[in-house]
Amino acid sequence: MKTNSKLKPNANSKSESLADFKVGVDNVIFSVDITYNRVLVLLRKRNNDPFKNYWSLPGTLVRQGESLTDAAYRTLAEKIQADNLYLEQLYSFGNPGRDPRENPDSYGIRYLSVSYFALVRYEESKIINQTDYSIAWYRVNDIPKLAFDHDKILDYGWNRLKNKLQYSPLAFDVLPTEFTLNEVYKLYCTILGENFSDYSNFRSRLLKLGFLSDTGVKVSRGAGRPASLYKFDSEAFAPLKDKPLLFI
Amino acid sequence: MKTNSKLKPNANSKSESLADFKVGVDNVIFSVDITYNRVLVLLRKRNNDPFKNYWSLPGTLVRQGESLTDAAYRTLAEKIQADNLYLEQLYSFGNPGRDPRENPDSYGIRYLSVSYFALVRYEESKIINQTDYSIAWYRVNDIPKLAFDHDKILDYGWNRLKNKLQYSPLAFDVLPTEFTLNEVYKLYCTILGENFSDYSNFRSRLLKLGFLSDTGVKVSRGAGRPASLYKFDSEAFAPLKDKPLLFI
DNA sequence: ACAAAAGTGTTTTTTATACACCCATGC
DNA sequence: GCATGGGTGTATAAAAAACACTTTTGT
Repeated sequence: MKTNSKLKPNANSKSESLADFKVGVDNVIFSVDITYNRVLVLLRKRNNDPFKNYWSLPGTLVRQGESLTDAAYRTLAEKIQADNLYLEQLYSFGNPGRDPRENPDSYGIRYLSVSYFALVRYEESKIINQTDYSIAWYRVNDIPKLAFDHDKILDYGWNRLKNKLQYSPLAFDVLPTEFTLNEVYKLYCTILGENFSDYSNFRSRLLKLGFLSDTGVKVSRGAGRPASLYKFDSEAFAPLKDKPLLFI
Repeated sequence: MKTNSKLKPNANSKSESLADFKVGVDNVIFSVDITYNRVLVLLRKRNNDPFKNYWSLPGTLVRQGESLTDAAYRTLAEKIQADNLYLEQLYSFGNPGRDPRENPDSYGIRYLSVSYFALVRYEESKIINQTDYSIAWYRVNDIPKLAFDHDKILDYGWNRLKNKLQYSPLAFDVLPTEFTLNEVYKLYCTILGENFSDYSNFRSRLLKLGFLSDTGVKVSRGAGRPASLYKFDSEAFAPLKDKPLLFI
């Protein structure tokens, strides 16, 4: 963001009245379906106005005494059961007019959304309380028009996912504790696209980083030579933290 | 962030009452003093409780109808006059208890802080309305204990600055429209440290990226061979946007 | 035997790093 | 003329990219 115009202090200072807010948390929850090679986002169908019957990001309003992160986890827990997940704050959206309930003839209060970004493993994530088909996984490149400014939020999250995968080990938060290198590769392929890297180069680069340890256990998935199971060695990774490193 | 514990939906859903918020914007405003080789942060001394007489990040509460970004710009404009600046949202801090005014015997309302990160040019930034020395530049590695959780916010911003400099052209938003390559180098040295890169390598890497155009105009700063003035070519940069590229 | 998947190695190209060295100016 | 900062080039090391090839399983 760049401005060339001179900044001038606002003339009226004390006279202006402050805005009252409710703070919501909206989650962009991704999962990766390796078998069908697709990235999915969890959406919820709204059954109330505004935007009744529109799909939206799962979210909630922050309660008294509740931290933002707790609110994000709560929303997550209400929708799916996931053992392994990665969660981080994404961005805050608070422009006036982003929620129709802001109108004076409605609640007359501002709604600020602190968005969170989550990554869960598709195979392990079960949608809970699914009685009315109001919660569903959507393919990330085939999303309907969403409620509020949730398209924008989703877009923001999708970019974060693609970028973060390249320099941060978040993939290993989502993979099971023991995994084959090919599973890692497939995960990367699904998110970044088929031709982001050759398998053998990806493989050697990843191993050279030195935080994946071979358990020695072999596992056979159908035909082909059995693969070694690896696991993420968080102690070996610790010194690499904060250092610039690339996973691609 | 990683959790291995099972997520369980909260039992009580509708009964809990929602939190009411005021939303504040706190700015981490950096400037780079190339001549003295230091990175500075703009701080303001609080003259009200809570944290009276503590130094804090310049901030303000968001007004009715005001966007978050506008609030950030307004705070900025009240403190300094800067022609060139870079501004972006940093992170939101909203944990319960982060502001003493949250107590029931005080205002009894939550205060959420959406922090913004700004970079301005020291030479061009004049502190305005400076009558009581309540606003000052502090060296980033010599900061007093700040009010609220502003230490944490500042830390977050400082990391963002160091990281973002390496892959994003924000330096050119802060430099004057025409600059010498040595000025760019000094800016990078001041922020990232002397030995982040050799000058001639930095130089050739930067030029190879192709978005700096030589104006042909030479300028002489004291002794030594006159340097070429370059300028940032935003058209040449446009296609590089979103692409992974390194400036270091 | 053969396809399929795992895993290794080799060659080529590109990029990073560390310098050495020439250029133009002020004093 | 020589110190000072500007600018170019080069030799070496390291990493990325492309791809050929071996190994071990299921069928």
